[in-house]
Amino acid sequence: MVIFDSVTKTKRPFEPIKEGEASIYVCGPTVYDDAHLGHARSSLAFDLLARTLRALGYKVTMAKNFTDVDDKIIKKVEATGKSMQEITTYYIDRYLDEMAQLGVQRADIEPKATESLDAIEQMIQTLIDKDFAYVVSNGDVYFDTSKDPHYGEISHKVHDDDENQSRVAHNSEKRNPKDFALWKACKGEDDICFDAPFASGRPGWHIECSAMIEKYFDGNGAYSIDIHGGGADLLFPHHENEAAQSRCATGHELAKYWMHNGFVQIDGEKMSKSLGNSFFLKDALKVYDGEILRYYLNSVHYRNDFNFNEEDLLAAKKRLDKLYRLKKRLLPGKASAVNPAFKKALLDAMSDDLNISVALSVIDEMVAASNEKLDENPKDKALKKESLANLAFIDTLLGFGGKEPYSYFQIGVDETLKEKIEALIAKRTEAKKAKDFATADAIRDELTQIGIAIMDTPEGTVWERA
RNA sequence: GGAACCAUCGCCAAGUUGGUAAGGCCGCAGCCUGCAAAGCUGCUAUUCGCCGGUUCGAGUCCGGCUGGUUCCUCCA
Repeated sequence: MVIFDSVTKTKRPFEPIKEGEASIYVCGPTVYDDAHLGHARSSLAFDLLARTLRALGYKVTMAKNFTDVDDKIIKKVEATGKSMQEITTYYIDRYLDEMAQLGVQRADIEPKATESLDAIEQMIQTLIDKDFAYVVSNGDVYFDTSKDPHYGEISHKVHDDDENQSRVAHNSEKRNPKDFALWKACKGEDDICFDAPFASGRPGWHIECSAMIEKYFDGNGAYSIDIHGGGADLLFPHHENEAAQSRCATGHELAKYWMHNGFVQIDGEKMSKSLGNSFFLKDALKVYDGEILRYYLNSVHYRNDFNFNEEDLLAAKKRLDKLYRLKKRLLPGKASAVNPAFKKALLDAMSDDLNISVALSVIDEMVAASNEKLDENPKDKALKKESLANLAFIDTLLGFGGKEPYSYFQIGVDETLKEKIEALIAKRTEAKKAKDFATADAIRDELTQIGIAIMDTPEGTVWERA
């Protein structure tokens, strides 16, 4: 396995800190709103990472956090009158449900900031004791970036360019412009606060990840975890700050590899609330099946920016359709063993920093080859069994193609419509038998009108939702 | 203002150590079909934003330019 490490900006062989194991921590969402396509992409990218490492034989422990205390959540509390917990559990449930629809496997550990306050306070206290952090008059605790000689090495941001930072309003008691809050002191009666030795208040955003990693992972003395992941926008300042805190608190580096996924754009424009083109996952899921979205969003390498548009999504769907059409030809039947060359080609592709494009081309070629052989010999049992096994392997490694093909092609068709379709097909078959092709074609047109495509096969007429 | 990344067929998109352009969508021709659809076969970039340089040889390395994106502020 080779991984592109964002810090060294090179592909590096994956050599885990513990033999045969892989520890991954991915920055999850702040749960104050519905997940958008960007969350989906990040989730999908690291799902692919975990699946690939598992397929390679590593014992993977994946953690993905929920930031469930934060300024934005508090604003939502003020705006809605609901409790913070009501809001966060609602969005966490929705997030998990939507990601499940995309076929994202659950993380092994899903820590929440509010459930990790002990670890957070402990790390802040350590940083204060070691003089890497300081408390200002109102009780806020800041990390002193000037005390960490390695600060800036993660994101390669130049130190002390404070001339350009002057636009950013900051607490005048900060010692350095880039110092950041570890703990935000309670602002008043209505504020959401937790007790802590330094001051009643709540954790800053960056500290929670560092603290939770220390809480859940042992590390090997040189690193706490193998891989730290997240969106490209998190590299600075979030991950820089995480790395600094952890380094200063524990005396060793946080992660051996850093991975960052690219952005999702909508029709070439940055997706953002201010532009009004924010694309919520829930809206996409109303129109497209989760599996198709998964295939589409994963069809571009995770580090590239992703330009979401309907035309490309349809092209992706057609590609997936072909896989399921092969599966239709294969069933009913049992799977035997995966073709070794196919398995190797797929794993080799994914082992190269998750080269999904090559992996998908390997699949397309396998599908075409299987179809060709089936055209030559439709009764080739051994081939059918092997192809079925190949599809099962694809499902395990990449998370698509696992459905029963008829259910895939008939998504969104209810029972009454189904009966109507079956009846029309029966009528058409009669007409065809009687050589009444005019009637047969009229029935086919009628089906086309309601969005149903039919195909005559040696085993009879089958239909799909177009 | 500072920094980084990207630029390959009509569209999407691979292309680690430089060695002579994967795959998909679309399109065209053929096989199959009553006709279609599906499936299969063949064809579709002498060329990789532009200009220089290094080299026997560059999409791949170096410099410059142009275009796009991102980060520097909460953000996947």
